[in-house]
Amino acid sequence: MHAQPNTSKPVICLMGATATGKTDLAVRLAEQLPCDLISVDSALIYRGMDIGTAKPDAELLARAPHRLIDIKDPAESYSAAEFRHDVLVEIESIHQAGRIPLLVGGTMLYYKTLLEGLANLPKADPQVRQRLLEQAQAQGWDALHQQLQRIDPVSAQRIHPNDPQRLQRALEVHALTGRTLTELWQQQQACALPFTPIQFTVDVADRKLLHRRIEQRFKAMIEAGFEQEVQALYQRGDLDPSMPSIRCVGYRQMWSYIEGEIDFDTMVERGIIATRQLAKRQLTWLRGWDGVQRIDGCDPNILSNTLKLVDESLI
RNA sequence: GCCCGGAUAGCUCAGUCGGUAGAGCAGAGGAUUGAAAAUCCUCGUGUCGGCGGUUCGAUUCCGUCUCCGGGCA
Repeated sequence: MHAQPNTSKPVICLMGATATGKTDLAVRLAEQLPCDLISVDSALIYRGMDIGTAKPDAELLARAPHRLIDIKDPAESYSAAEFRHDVLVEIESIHQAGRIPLLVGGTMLYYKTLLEGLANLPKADPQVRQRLLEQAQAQGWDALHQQLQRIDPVSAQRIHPNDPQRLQRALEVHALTGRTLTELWQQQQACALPFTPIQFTVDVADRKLLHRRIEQRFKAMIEAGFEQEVQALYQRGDLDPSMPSIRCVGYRQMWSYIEGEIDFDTMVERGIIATRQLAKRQLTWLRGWDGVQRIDGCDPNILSNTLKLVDESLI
């Protein structure tokens, strides 16, 4: 009764595609408002992955500390479910301190799980995944899709036979629980949000301009020593391209260059392409996003514009 | 200057034994429930380099010109 969270407490969410200037805006907002920052980014969680993830540098972090940055080693994996747990803890603690959480980042699935919740599903099980992977290598993913078709036709209908990740997950859930994904999703409770989200997206309306920014930023990363950063990860010897960390945009391509699979120019080109494609997927999420207010990322008055919108939303 | 290759989608190229053409990549749109910076789905009309000739019909064959490689001078 007494520890009931106040549902009216605000949480500001600053979303947007990569290279739109979210981080810069967030830091400036944090200097003007009683806000503490939480990163919503599946790559910034990794220690030692700074340049290629465009992680705010020491100077920016000193001005505005971010939570949920540098919480994992690159050999580890993380998940949307873990994020949901962690972010709720951080939000609560910031609210307890009488301040406003300011979430900033571009991992849209993380925002979605925070705002809409998750079904009660088992976490990833490396052994089951390994077993399914071996089965796929022996019989082909088609065989696994047919298996899913027998167990859970509704999911099989939804999951394309060429989508190994989701196929594997659906079968994993069944192997671990004896229940189908379809059943478990149906049991999902609509949970009341323990806060009031105030959502913004930073837009760069001109796609050409966004592409130019992405290219410039990737080249700046190279200048800043990105190759050495990945080289250091490579030298560890315990990382490989099947891991989420090394699959990150830019890291995957640099890894491939270090391995000698592609030349330098190809690495740069493909790194830029991968970043553009990431931005496009983020924009697809954002296009149909409910309840989001748009901020023009190219407006010189972006800070005061945003402060005004925040002000109006807090009333 | 001569000889040989090329010239086809934004890029790299395939192809049409003469009936106006298709892959990969890029790009665009979409999906997204414990890997999500991941994983996957859908979308390909372009003077087939220019001009002439042969032909019912030429991107395809022939001639010529231009440009780009490579070789010989």
